[in-house]
Amino acid sequence: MNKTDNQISMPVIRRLPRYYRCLSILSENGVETVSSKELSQILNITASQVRQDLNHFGGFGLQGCGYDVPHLLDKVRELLGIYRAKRTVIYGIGNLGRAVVCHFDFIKLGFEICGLFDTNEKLVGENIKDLTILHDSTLEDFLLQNSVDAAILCIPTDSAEQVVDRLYAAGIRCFLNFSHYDITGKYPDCIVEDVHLSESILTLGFLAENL
Amino acid sequence: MNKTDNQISMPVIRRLPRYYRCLSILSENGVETVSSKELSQILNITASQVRQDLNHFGGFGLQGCGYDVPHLLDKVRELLGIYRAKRTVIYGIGNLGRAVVCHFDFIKLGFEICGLFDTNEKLVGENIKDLTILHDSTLEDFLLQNSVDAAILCIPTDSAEQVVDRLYAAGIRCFLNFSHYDITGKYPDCIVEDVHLSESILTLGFLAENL
DNA sequence: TAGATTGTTAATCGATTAACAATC
DNA sequence: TAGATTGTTAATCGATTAACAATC
Repeated sequence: MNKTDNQISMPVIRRLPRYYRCLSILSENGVETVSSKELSQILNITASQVRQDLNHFGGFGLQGCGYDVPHLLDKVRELLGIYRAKRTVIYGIGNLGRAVVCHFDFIKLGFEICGLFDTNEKLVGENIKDLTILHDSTLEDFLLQNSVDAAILCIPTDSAEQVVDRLYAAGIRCFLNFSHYDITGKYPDCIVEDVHLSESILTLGFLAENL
Repeated sequence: MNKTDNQISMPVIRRLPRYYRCLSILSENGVETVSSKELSQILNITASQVRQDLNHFGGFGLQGCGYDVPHLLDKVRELLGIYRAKRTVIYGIGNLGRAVVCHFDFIKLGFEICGLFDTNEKLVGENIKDLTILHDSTLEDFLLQNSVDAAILCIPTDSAEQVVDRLYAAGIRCFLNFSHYDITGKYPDCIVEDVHLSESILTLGFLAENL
């Protein structure tokens, strides 16, 4: 469907969110047009790279003038799938899950949280952001009765495997994974984004000690 | 001091936490020795890369036998600075800050949380994990009376600049930054690890739409 | 000694940067 | 037309992989 489909590399994909943020701000400030040079200065990359990146998605610059901000923003939103909210459950409403639910404006990120699940009976029934925490045991029912596209796992690594098994069995193939469980290892057909916060902390430790 | 000091590249550094995790588990299971091939299979990288990586830190493999797990683990811990707990304040005890405080065993990661700060009067005095939330206005005093090595910022991008200014003025040069404020842009001598969770979510969105 | 596996050099691969012709 | 800036090809750079001699 897109030029993008196959050949676009991960480094480019991982810069897309940054373009999105930057263009959103420019757009909010009423900026109509931006050059690759200006973008490159804001993002701390080279102008060459900006042009290379944007060309992956079909050239919508105008020689001599730069890029049309609203148009480019719309294209980037389209690429990121922001216009198609993916219905998403969050599994595990401990401190981390709670922070995730509360901290993001998911709609602006292309997701819509539609269910919260936990095994802890004490949490069940509590409301967070107009959603009620449901019990683990009702997960399969819920997934059967609602069309759900993705899951966010805010659980320890140990319990991840069995939860993933159940979500996979119910048809979920898209995961944001805060645990260290290797989802793709067992289910190669899943799309997984791992968030390993402890690795960021350890990396900072290394840099602090060795730099 | 180390072979590492200058020349070691970021891709290698970012794999170190994964070696650490992997070796910790092997060590807990009483494994004495591991080959580059075995490590490579666990970590889903090539054996060549494992050997290249480990050699950056001074060869402690034994030809024909592999690597001594406890010894290698000790070396990796040393590199990551896990034996020298960095005294750290967390600024911003909203949902995210709270999750960060509670979710990690910081000592195992080479950090020690010694202060929690927030501007919200209602939170001040509350205890989390044997620490009391202190008011923003006491930040400078605290930093003067305690030796603090690092700060974790769990605040919105808008308020980050002024907080960083104050922390920098008090001598802090090491940051884990959950906001989108560009610390290094203003203070190039700081060591910063950015965690942009929204970028992970957006990336997942892209992959879900385009793969 | 023979087998295994490291340390290290060389080859490959891919991403970034530079350059410049095309064109608004 | 002249100036600016893109689109795109070619050059560079760096990271990963392969290969193999060294050696336990």
